[in-house]
Amino acid sequence: MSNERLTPTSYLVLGLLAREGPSTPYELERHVGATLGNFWSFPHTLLYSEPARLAGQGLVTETREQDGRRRRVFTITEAGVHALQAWLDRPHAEPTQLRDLGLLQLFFADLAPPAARLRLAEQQLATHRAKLSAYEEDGRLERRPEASRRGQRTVEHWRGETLRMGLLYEQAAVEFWEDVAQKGLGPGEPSGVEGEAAG
Amino acid sequence: MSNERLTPTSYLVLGLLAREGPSTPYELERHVGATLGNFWSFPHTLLYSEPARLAGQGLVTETREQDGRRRRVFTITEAGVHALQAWLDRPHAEPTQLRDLGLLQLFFADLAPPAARLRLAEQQLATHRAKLSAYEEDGRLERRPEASRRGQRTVEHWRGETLRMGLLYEQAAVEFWEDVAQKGLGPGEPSGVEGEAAG
DNA sequence: GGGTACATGTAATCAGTTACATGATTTA
DNA sequence: TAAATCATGTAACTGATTACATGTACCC
Repeated sequence: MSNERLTPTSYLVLGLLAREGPSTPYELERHVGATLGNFWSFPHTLLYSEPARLAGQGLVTETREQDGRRRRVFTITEAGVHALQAWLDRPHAEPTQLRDLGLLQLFFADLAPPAARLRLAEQQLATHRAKLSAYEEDGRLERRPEASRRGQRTVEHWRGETLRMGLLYEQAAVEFWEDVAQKGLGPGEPSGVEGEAAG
Repeated sequence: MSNERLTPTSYLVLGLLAREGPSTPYELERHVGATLGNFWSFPHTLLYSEPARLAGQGLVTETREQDGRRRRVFTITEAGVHALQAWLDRPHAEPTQLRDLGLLQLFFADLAPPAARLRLAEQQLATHRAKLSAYEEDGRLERRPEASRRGQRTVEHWRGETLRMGLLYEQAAVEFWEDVAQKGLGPGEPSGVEGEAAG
């Protein structure tokens, strides 16, 4: 068993099962959606297929409810716990992937007419502002005093820290796009696309 | 021809071909590596396969050098230019994907022993600091005065803007991890992984 | 009791990644 | 001229996405 390649998704599932106990794919989905899903999307079908794959490697076990819904419940195994801990122990240095269609369009802004640039900046600004508000709202709701006992580093603590980086990114993005919009999107290169086309 | 699904990679290729003119996959790779590749990795084989796919849709044409290397040279077509412009004109609101293994590990920091947390923070701090330095160095090198004529929004201008968002992210990340390290990684939940394992 | 949103899943496809391989230049 | 690095590519695989589909609970 084991030792196929494990992906970030694998560790996400293993980690959640280790921390939250036996879960259905739907529960995983809810949990992810409320946390990491804020900046790292995991389509719901992934949370069905990934546990199944891990089961094939003996890192989790699958059981099925007997009643109506017959939901699939996954439980982490000893082997799964070990794989998870080995990973948590291993430092790595892969750079962050920052995938943003808006930035890609900005990169090619010289190929777009000024009107499109303006729309881009406004759209991005609106999107990032909305996201920022959502983070702030979220943070306000869950600041339960007893969760942060002095010195103790609880689950909620790390959850909060992780989300804070998402919030910091959105803050930076808002400032960035404000700056882009303000510094002007005015006339630049001749409006059309160059690069003598063939065909 | 055309009208299969176009991905971000497609638009990257189309945009580069439109702006830089006919290019080989290797030239695309160099260009990407020096710009977007800083925060959005595109494995080099993608820059071989993607133009080929676009050729199948009539958005680019492929020619082959006759001499020794017989390199593949891709040129954007009229249809390709139109597809690109239509995309640049289209606003969209997909949220940024921020994929960072360090954040994933931080999310599960309560499952790791304090020593591992410490290593995590140090590793991340080193990585982000290095990346930040690279951005700053890069920015210093290319600040050629004539590139930024007043009011004109040149290719270099947008390139610079795009990279600036990458830099802002790294700045935020450095501050974030400094804060994580400083606020303490000390004792929290009982060290081991819980979540009663089965199997 | 019909609509709507929530919940749960399967299956096919394909974009992206990994693995592999070799030719051309430069440098020691 | 050997080694190292740069340059160029093919092919296989698979994780992630898309499309599809249906059951269950709640609300009007």
